Amino acid sequence: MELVDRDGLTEREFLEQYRAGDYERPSMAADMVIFTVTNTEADNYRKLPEKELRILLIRRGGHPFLGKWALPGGFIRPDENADQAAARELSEETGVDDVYLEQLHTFTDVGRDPRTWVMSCSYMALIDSSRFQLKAGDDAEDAAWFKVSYRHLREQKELLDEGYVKTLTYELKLSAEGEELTAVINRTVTAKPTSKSVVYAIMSNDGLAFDHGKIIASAIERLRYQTNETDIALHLMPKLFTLTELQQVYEVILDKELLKAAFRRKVANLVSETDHYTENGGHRPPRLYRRNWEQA
Amino acid sequence: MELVDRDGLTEREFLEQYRAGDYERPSMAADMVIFTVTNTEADNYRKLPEKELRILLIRRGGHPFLGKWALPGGFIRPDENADQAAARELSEETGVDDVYLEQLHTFTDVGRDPRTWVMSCSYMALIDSSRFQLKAGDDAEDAAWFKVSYRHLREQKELLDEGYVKTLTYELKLSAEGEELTAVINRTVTAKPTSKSVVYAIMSNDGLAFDHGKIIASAIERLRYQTNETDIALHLMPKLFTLTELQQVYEVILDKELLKAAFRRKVANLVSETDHYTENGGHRPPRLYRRNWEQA
DNA sequence: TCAAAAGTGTTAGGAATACACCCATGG
DNA sequence: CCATGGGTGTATTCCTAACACTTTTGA
Repeated sequence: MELVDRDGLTEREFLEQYRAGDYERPSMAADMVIFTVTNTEADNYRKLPEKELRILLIRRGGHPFLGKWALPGGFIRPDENADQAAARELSEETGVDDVYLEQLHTFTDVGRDPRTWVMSCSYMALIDSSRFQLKAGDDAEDAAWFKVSYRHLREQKELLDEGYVKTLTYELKLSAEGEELTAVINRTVTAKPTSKSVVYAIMSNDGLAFDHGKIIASAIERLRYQTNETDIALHLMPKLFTLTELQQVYEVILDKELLKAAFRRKVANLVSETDHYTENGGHRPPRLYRRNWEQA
Repeated sequence: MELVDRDGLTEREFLEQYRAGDYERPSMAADMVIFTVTNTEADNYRKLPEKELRILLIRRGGHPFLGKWALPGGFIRPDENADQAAARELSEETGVDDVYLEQLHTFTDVGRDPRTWVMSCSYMALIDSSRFQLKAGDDAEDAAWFKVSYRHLREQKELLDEGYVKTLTYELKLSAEGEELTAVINRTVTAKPTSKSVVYAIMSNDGLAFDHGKIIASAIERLRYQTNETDIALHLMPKLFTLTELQQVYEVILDKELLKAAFRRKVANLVSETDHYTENGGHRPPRLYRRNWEQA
């Protein structure tokens, strides 16, 4: 027995006659914060290179925000979902497929794009830097990998009658050759007896397009959180790596020094030792490790 | 000095002449999993009522999925963001404002709505059941609060050459007066050397519309996670409550019995004692607590 | 008096923290 | 030999799981 609606139509008949209304619809973009970790060269015998956390930005060649830097991304097409759109954009920008991708948050504020109604479904991606060439801008467009610094500046908490308002202020600094972008971002938590909300606000912004400062901030917070709680940071490592390299990656993500012994115990279950070593010269050669798939 | 683009336009001039292209755009809905906790009546002297976790569903009155049950929600309007749309829908459905709302995930699979291209930005909401009338369907539409059961059925893990595939199978049961909906949902984690992805799939589904089984499953997982890690469950409590009631709420969310002493220590910082007590009859009267705003 | 629930103390084990120490290398 | 980094052991602190126990009430 087939159900019919109040017009006497079956579902099949309904779908055949269905025409989408012409009310206004938003454009949906998938924008990505692509993280990688690179080495600084600083090899004067007995000094190891340091690590830097970097993200890919693209200089806008047209209005709006002409000349400002924006996250890579693009509109989702009708024949793909958001994950596929993100993977496609990532492949187009960097030439790399099969990458760790995680959906973060969907940004929908009115007026976030001055042209028209555009929402952004944001993603973070993690790539081992050995998988691509650092010069991403092989076509005309101007792309660069910016070193990331995201630091807590101050905290302000106000107790209300019932509830509180807590504002954390962060400074986001992005730097590449000759370019230095700075933004100050507030993360405000408002708690009341029945509700609780978290709002990001851009207090100042020098050089970033749209609301991408918010997206980058939330991506960094997510990356830090996941690094502490999961094995996600291993996606930034090549097949074989030393534990000191892994620790440096953790440190540059978390912007915090870690104790060696404790770190090694923490990641012990995430990696397996191999029989290979590197020669670094001047020190005891470190053992190489790989990911361990048995656990978790 | 004003920047001009390759057509010689300033940003202001560009925006004035800008016309949105007529490529296809998706509709964007905000759909909500609204949780509350209710008491069963079972007061035969010396027995306290038990708690049940419930969500609001609405029976579809038209195609597609005529007669099936769907999450409350609606399309986002051009003059509001997704949070505001969710709050507006929530107020329309339940009459309650100022509620805990959290954005979850944006579902974008092709074909998830058979009519047209529709994405869903999903939210979870937590309401103390004393704040609304249980009969939400005061207008024509058919709404009901369904008791939630979400149980782990089995786990399957396959080790690959490099990586693994882990599938967790869950049974989602929703029950209201005379209605019993069941869905089986797989959560598959695929880990490879360079990537990792989590995919939800509906294996069977009896009575739920669209992909709402996935949305409900991810909301329950988020609620459980947040209950363990934060004070979020307090949004389900009235102003004054006993610690046993709070523990019952935790237990019904987590589907797990907790030890009293450990629970009390865990929530000690989240609540403050008051000088009020309830009389339950037959037992020692429990002290009433309220939220503590000093902490966290 | 007693069943049912409120509420507290005590112990054991595991994880993170902090520090101290030894090992290996090549210039 | 020694600076530099690789690598390990141990004591301390903290959190939580587990269990045992006491208190209070109204029929």
